[in-house]
Amino acid sequence: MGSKHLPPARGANQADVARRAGVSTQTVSRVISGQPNVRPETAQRVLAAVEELDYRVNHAASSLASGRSRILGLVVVSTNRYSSAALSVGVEKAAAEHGYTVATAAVADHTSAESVLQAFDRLEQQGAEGIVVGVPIPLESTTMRTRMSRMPTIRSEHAGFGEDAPFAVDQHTVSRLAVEHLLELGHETVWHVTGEESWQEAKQRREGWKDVLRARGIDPPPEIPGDWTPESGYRAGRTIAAIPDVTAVYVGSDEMAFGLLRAFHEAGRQVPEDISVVSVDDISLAAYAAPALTTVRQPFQSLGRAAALRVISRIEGDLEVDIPPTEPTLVVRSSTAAR
Amino acid sequence: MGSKHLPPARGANQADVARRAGVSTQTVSRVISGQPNVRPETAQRVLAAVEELDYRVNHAASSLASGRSRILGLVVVSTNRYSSAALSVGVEKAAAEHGYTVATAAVADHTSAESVLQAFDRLEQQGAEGIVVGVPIPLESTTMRTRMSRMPTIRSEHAGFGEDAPFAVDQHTVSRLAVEHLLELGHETVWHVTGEESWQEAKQRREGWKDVLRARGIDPPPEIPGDWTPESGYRAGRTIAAIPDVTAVYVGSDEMAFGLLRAFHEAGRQVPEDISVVSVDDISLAAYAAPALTTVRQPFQSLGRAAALRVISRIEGDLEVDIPPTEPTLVVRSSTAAR
DNA sequence: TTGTACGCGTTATCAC
DNA sequence: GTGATAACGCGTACAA
Repeated sequence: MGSKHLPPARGANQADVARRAGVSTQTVSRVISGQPNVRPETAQRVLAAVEELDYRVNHAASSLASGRSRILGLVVVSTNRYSSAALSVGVEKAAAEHGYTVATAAVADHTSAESVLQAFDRLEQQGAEGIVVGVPIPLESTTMRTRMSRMPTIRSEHAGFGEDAPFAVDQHTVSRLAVEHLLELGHETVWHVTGEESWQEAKQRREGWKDVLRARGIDPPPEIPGDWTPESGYRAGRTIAAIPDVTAVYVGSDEMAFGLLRAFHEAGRQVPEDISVVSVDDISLAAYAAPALTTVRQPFQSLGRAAALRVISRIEGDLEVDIPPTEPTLVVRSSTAAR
Repeated sequence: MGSKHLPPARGANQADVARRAGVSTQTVSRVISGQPNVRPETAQRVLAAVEELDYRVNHAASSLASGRSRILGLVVVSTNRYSSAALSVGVEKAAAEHGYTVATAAVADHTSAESVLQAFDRLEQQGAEGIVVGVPIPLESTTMRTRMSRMPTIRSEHAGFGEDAPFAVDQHTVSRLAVEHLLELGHETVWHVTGEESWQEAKQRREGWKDVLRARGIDPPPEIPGDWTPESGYRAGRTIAAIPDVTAVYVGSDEMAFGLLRAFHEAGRQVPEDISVVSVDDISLAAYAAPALTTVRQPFQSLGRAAALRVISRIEGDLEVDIPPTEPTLVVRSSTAAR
C-alpha cells in the first residue's frame, strides 16, 4: 500500500552508488572495472556503497556503451553425444575464466546449412562476439564462409581458416594410434566402422586409416558405415560378423563399439579372442564395456577449452592465451589381443 | 587510407533503416516488432531497407530500453552426466521456441552453496530474467532462498517453492516402478545403490525404495552408497557380491549399473540368473550393456523443457504454456528375471 | 497511420 | 585523481 507510485524496483544503478559514495558515476565506473587512477580511499568508499546497495552493473547498458558484450556463442548438436557435452563444459570453463558468458544454440542432429545459419543468427542477435561451432558445417557453402568471416568463428573439430593454425585433435593421429596398435598385435588387416559422414572427424579418420594400411602395403577393406550411435554400431557388427576372417576392427566411437560388442557376442565371436576392437573417445563407460574397451582418448574438454581460448584471443586482438595440448592417446584395455 | 576517419563499422541501426525507407525510427521499430497500425506498403519499404542494409536489432540497446533481455540462465554441473546434457538440450529448445537465449553457467560437480551463488551472480549480471537450476542446491541456506525469490528460479529435479506445483519427475514413482517390478518377479527383498547424497533425486529414491518395501512388510536392507559414477557402481557391486543371498538390486543410475555388472561378472555372479538389476535413466547405452539393462526411463529432455517453460511463463506473467508430461516409465530388458 | 523527443545505465572523451 | 557531458541504439509516451 502506498508503494504503488514508486518506480519499478530496478536495482541500484551507478548514479545511486555515486551519490552514496559522494563521487561521480565515472569514478564508480572506474572502480568497478578496476581501472587505475583512483585513490584507494575513494575506491573503498565506492566499494562500500556498492555493497550496501547491492549494486551490480547493468550488462545491457554496459554492453551498449562499450560495444562489448563479452558473450561467446556456442553451437552444439541437440543430441547428447558425449563429445558435445564435454566440449561444452570446456568452452564454458574457459569463457568464465576470461569473464565471458556462453550463449548456447542447439541445432538438430543432422545439420543443414540453414539450421546452422539460423543458430548463427540467434547468437549474433544476442550480441555474441565470437562463436565456437561444435557441429559439422558445410564449408562449401559460400554464405557460410561469409558468415564465418564476419566474426571470430571456429569449428572445434578441425583447423580454422586462413591464418588460423590447426588446433583440433589430429584425427590422422587418432587413426594411426588405433590401426598401428592392431597391426603390431599381428593382425593382417584392420576393418573400419566410420562415423557420420558429415563430420570432418569421420572423413579424416577414414583417410588416416587408409593411409596407415597402404603405407604398410595393405589394401584397405571396404569401410562399414556408421553414424556414431550404438544402434549403427550394432548393425555394423552384424555385417562384420558375417564376414569370415575378420580379426581386427577400428570403430569410430565408443558408443558404436558397444553396439559392435553386442553383435559379436550374439554371433558367437569372442572379443578379443576372435576379434580385436579399438574405438575412439574414451567415454566414462568405456572401461565398463564387456570387455573393457581399448580406445583412443580424445581430450574433448581441452578441445572446447582450446576453441574458446582461440576465439577469445581473436576477439581481444592481442591477448596471449595458453592453449592446452589436445593430443589423442591410446588407452589399452581388454578388447584387443595378439593374433 | 582515407577510411581512417570513418566511424567504426558497427552495422546499420534503426536510424539508417529509417532514412533509407523514408520513415521514422519509430515506424521501423514497429515493423520489426510486428506491431499493428503500419500500412502494408510502408512495412514493405522498411523490410526492404532492413534487407539491403543487413540490419539487425542491437540486443544491448533493445534490452536496455525495454528492460527485457530474453535471456534464460541455466546452471549445470561441469561433469558430463547424461542427465545434464539431455536437460540442457530440452531447456535450449524450449527457450528458442519462445525467443529466449540460454546463458549457461557450469559449476563443479560437488556443489557448494557458494559456487551456485556465484553461478547465479554471473547469470544475473548477464541480465538473465529467470534461471533453471540443474544441480543440487542446499535449500537450508537462507541466502539461497532469498536469491531464488529474487527472480523466477526453478530447480529441475524437484518441486518449486510456494505456489509452484511440483512438476519434476516423481522419484517416488521411479522407485516404485523399479522395486515393484523386482518384487513381482518373486524376489524377497531389494537392495539399493544410492546416488550422490546431495541430490534430491537420490534422497527421494531412497525414501521411495524404503516405503515400497515397508508397505509390503519388508525391512529394507542397508543401503549401499554410490555417487552416480560407474566407478562407484563397481565398488558397490563388489560389496554386494560379497553378501550372500542378494538376488535383486535397484541402482540409482545406468552408469553405476555398468560398474555393478562388471563387479558381478568378476565375482562370478550371473545377471539375471543369480541377481537381477534395475537401474534408472535409460541412457542410449543402456540397451547395450551386457546384459541389456532393465531401467526406469526418465524423460530428461522433457524435464528441461518443462523447467524452461515454467520459468518463461513466470517471466511473461500470463503466458499459457503447454508443459509436457514428465512421467517415468519402466523399460524391461534382460537384466531382470523371475526368481 | 506516422513522427518527435526523451529515457534506459553505462562508458569514453576531455577538461580540470 | 576526478568530474561533466556526450554518445551508444532502441522503446515508448505523446503529439500530430
